[in-house]
This record gives sequence, C-alpha cells and structure tokens, in this order.
Amino acid sequence: MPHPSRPTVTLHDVAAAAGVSVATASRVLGGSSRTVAPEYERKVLAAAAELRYTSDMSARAMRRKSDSIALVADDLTTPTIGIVVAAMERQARTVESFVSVSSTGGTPERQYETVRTLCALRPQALVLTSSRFEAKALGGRLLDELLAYEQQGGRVVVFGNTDMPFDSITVDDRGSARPMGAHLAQTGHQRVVILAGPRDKANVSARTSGFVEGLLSGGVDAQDVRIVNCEVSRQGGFDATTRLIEEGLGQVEAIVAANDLIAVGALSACRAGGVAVPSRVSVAGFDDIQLAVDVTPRLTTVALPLAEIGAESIRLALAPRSGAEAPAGPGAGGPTRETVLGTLVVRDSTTTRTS
Amino acid sequence: MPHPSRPTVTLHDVAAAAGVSVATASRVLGGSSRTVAPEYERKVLAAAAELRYTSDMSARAMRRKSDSIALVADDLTTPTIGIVVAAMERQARTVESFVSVSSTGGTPERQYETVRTLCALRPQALVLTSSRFEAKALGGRLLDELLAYEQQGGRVVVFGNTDMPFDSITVDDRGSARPMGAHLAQTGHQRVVILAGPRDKANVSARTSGFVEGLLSGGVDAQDVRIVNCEVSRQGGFDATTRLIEEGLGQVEAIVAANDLIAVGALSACRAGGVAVPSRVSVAGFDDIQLAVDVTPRLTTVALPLAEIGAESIRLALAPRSGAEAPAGPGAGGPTRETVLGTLVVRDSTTTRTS
DNA sequence: TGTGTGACGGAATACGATTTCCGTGCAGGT
DNA sequence: ACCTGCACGGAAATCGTATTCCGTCACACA
Repeated sequence: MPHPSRPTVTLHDVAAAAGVSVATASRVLGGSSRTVAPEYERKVLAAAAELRYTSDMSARAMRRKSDSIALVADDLTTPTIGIVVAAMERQARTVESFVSVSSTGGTPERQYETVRTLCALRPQALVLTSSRFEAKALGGRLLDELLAYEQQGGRVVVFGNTDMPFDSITVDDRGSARPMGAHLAQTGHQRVVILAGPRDKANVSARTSGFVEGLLSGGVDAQDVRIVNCEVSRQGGFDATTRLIEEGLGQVEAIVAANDLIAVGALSACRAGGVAVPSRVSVAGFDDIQLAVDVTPRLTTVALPLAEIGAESIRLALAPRSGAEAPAGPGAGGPTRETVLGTLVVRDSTTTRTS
Repeated sequence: MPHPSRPTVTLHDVAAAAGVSVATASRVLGGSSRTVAPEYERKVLAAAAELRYTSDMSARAMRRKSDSIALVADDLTTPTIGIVVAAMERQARTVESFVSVSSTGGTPERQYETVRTLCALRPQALVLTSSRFEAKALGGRLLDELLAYEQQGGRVVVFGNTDMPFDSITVDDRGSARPMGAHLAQTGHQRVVILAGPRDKANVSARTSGFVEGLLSGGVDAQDVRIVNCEVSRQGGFDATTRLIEEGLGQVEAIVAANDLIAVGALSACRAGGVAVPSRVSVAGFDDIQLAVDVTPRLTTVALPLAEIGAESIRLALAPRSGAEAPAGPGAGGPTRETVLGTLVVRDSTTTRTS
C-alpha cells in the first residue's frame, strides 16, 4: 500500500537527488533507447541505489507492456501442477517476466471470476489449466471474456483438452497409453484388467482406449480384456481391486490403471489380499507421479513431460500471434494445437511372463 | 499488453456510452462512498456490461491501496507448500484480495531478486516461506529491502524459523516431536534409533531434540537412544536403515525419522531387508505428507496444521500493524511471533510392545 | 418568499512512470 | 563565417482511475 502513506521514494526523488530531470532518470533506469551521458548515468544509478529506489510496476504498466503472465489452475496442491508451475517460472524468468498463480477449485464460476480478476491486471498472457475447459460453460460467458481479452492484445494458452479456439498444448492420452498396452502384450500378459475411471472423464477414457488398442495390437484377444470402472483415487483403486480379488482373479495376469493413484490403491489391495506383485499379477499406472517410485514395488507407468509442457506453455504464450492473418478460409490459420506424448517407464511392478 | 494496442475499453468509454462523466462512472464502478442517482447508476452498469469493461488494476493501484498479496516460497512442488498456498488463497478470497506466488529455489540471491520484483508490484503484504531466512544473508541486503518495504507501509510475514524482525508463524518442531517420543516410550519401545538429518538443519535438529526429550520423559534410558545422521530424502532414509540392518538391528524396537520422506525410505529398507514393520520394529515419521497414508503399513507421524498456518499467515498479513507504537523499550512491542504445534497421528507402522 | 443546507454531477487534478517534442550546444562541411 | 544536423537534457503530455473541489439544484424551514 504505497500511496496512502507518503514515504515511498519515486523517480522524482531520484532525479532530484541526482540533480537531473525525471526524463533523464527514467531513461537511465527504465532501459530506454535514448542514450544518456555517462556522467549523468552514473549519478542517477548512484542516487537510485542510495535511496533504495524501486520503480512502481503499476505506474510503469500504464505506459509499457506488462511483463506478467497469469496462470489459472484448478488445484495447486496436486504434484503434477507443481512441476508444471515450476517449469513455467523458470521459462518466464528467461524473458524477464514472472508468473502469478491462482486456483479455482475447478468450478466454472470460480474460473470465470478468476479470469476476470486476472484480466484486470492486464497480464501479457493468460495460461489456463483445467481437466475440463468448456466453451459452452456458463452460457459462454467465460469464452466471451477470454475472447475479449485476446482482442485487447492478450494471449490465451490452454494446457489440457479444450474446445476453445485458443492455442493449446495437450497430452495425447490415447497415444501415450498405447505403448503401455503393447508392452504388456509383448511381455506375455494375456488376460488384463483395466481400472478405468468413470466413463465421463475424457482424458481417463482416452487412456483406456489407448490401453485397449495397444493390447490388441500386441495380439491380446479382445475377450480377455476387462474394463472395470472405479473412482479416480487411491481408495477407488483399492476397492475395485479388493473386489476383484474376492471374486477370484482367475487368469488375470495384469492390472493397468488409468492413473498412478488408482494403481497404487491396486498395489495396496494386492498386498492386503496376499497377491504377489509382480510375480502373480503385474500392475501398471499412468502419470509417473513421485509416489510411483516411492511405493514397493516401484510402479511401471507412463511419464508425462510436465516440465517441457510448462516451458512450452510459456513459449506459446510469448510467441508472436500465429493467427494474425485475417480469418480467410474456414479453419485456415486457426489456433496452434500442440500434442505431447508420454513415455513408457518400466519399473518393478510388471514382469515378463513366459506361460 | 493493453496500452500499445488501442482497443482497450476504459472508464472513459463507459462514461461516454452511459452519457455521464468519468467521475460518476468511477463512483458507480469503483465502490465509492459517494452516492449517485439510481438512474445514472443503472445506465453506467448497463454500459459497463455492454462494453465488457474491466477496470485496469495498474491504474487503480495508483490511487487506492492494492489488494494483492505476494507469496515467496522456496519450491512450489512440495506437497506441503501446496496445501499452505491453497489455504492462503481461500483466506485471501474472503477479504477480496488475491495471492500471487513466486518460487526462489531457496537461494538467497533469488530470494532477494524475487522480493525486489514483488515489492515493485506494491502488494498489500509479502509472505515469505523458507526453510531458512537469515537476517545476515547477502550482507543484510535482503533484510534492508524488506525493512524498506515495511516502512513504505507494506507488511511482511514469515512462515518458518527466522531471526528477522517480522511477524512470523512457526512450527514448534521440538514441542511437536515430544509427544511422538513419549508415545513410543509409553507403548513399550525401549531401544530407539532416530534418523536425524544433518546436524546443521535447524528444524530437523529441533525435532531430534523433541524426540529425545519425549523418550526420556517416558522412561527410556538415554543410553538406548541412538542418533543416526542421514540425508533428508527417501534415499537417505533407505541407505541409513539398510546399513542399520546390515549391522544387525540388535535390540532396536523403533526407528523414528525427522520427516516422513526419510521414514518412507526406512520402511522400504525394512521390507527389502526382511524386517517386519511393525511387528519386529516400529517406524514413525514427521509431517504427515500425503504419502504417509499411501504406503503400507500406513505411517505413524506428526501432522502439521498446514491449512491453518496458511490462513493465519494471511490473517497476520492483513491485521492492523501490531508494533505501531514508537520503538520505546528494547523488545517492547516487537513483532508478533506465533507458534503452532503438530498433532500425533498413530497409524499402522507402530505397535505396542509388552516385552 | 428568502436563505441555509445537503445531495450530487462534472471539471480538474493527482498518482508515478514513459515518451514525445522542443531547444540548445557543439561538430563538421562548404 | 554560416548553415545543417546530431546528440542529449528537460518541460510537458500521456496512460486510466480515484478524488477533491466547485457549482447547481432542490428541498425544507422560518
């Protein structure tokens, strides 16, 4: 709160102390194109250091382009978003801008409200991350707001699946899951249970499709693949697996889950039920969260390049606008949509079967 | 980037559209004390909605007190900070302000640089979190900067141990560790190994002291408590415990670690070495990270009230200045220093011994 | 009916920085 | 010696909003 209380030191003070005009002081301290006599430059620098001058970004923002980037996320407590944010920070730092972060809890209302608040800060760019960002949410009010922001010269980048017409970077869940299915098939797993989340979660069901495709391509019979829906959490995986074990695992040789949390639950249920992993049954997950290497046996999973995604979001956000040309043909020069693939990480929770 | 490109809609535009003066429009939209005629109010509101007007916070910040709070943290990827940040967000929202977050990697240089950058944004308050914030770091430059900021009306709150003269909220590591030691003693553990971190980490060594105090108070013989220094990580715990097992555990009945990560490593080493937990040896940690309930057996630990700490930091940051009185007596009216205690959480990795 | 008073709209100014524009002094060419 | 142009410091305009100050109008009271 600088202004109510007076003792803030302003550019004016620095100029006075250095015995020059504010214009000169500004040119020295603000990195101007104009040159200043070395003698004056030295004086200004000395005065600024002496007075501990820091320029007021609010005032500065009124004349030059802002250098902040705003990130809107569902939840900052998940380990994955932490890694993405850290990478964004690092990347932003290389171009002298900085990132401010807000979380929305995932509700469209709070997303809308947060976006409005952040737009008021006139950031250079807005990066949105959500499991679900829908154009039609709130009757399109969110989309309208974002479009208006973009028309005012802002830049919007979405990390995640979205039908909004902005630059986006998404994980190819299906394509990333396919190698996992293929790997399990190649290592001799014939009968597989897939612990899928609920049917309506888009990224989760894409992973299930990928698993299935990979398994079939590896020669597994479609009849031998069983899909079990469960809650997306450790408990969900635990419960579903416990039920499986109670029913009798039968010929099942592998359990592959839509994410690591579910897989860890499955692992836990196996231990509780006396089912050896990986000798009796292999278990695999998706995401490569920190926990995956902390459990025993260490979890085979699919690693996502989260750091690269974070850095790339910032790069996209700062890149010169791609769709600058007039809206000519339909679909011509639309938003750039990047897709990244995860990589299979084989650890100790799966093995090779020779049966 | 609002200003280079013109199409930003300003208060002036709204006023023109509504057929009133900017002063009136400002009074309606900016929550002024002055009243305006309902008819005009309606017109302004309509115009603002029509034009999708959002006030420019940079410009607004020049006239009224800012409503942003800046958080400086070492690392945003740790699970604990995530919970704290989420709670801060929630708390800030209740007073119409918002939090922006930056990470420093823990180096004093980046801390200094980050603080300078954030001070330039003239936030309402600055919340610092670090494992170590030292007054003398960088020859006191960081401290000087913060003092200057406070003199300009800002507010500084530190979460963590610090010798800086600011309001702070810290975890009483020693006091929180004591009940753990006492509990182990009361449940019949006679010989205990403490996996302490390196000697020079303040909070970690405070925990070690607490463990020892608790154990002794519960009747354990000082001769039977062994302190083993190790790296603060899962691997550190694993290595130290593996070494212990190789040497032969002897009479050791409990291993208590300075944090959960170390304890999880110990757990893992026990499993690898065929040492049953908790039947052969009990294992306990400190922090209650998410992982603590994800491992098997679920870890007995000390839970820290992170959400309360986050909320309280914001409350402190927004509270009217406490040390407002002139610096009268030495130590009189100094910064308020709050201390919080963790609570013992007993789970499956410890048991009661009757030997 | 005259006058004090409170309500309220609008012009002007402040906020702290950047940038444009202007004026001056000095160097160099003819 | 005079004119041209460059370099550079300083006054002033500017950015978008909040607020102060002033003027007007209506209402109420005597």
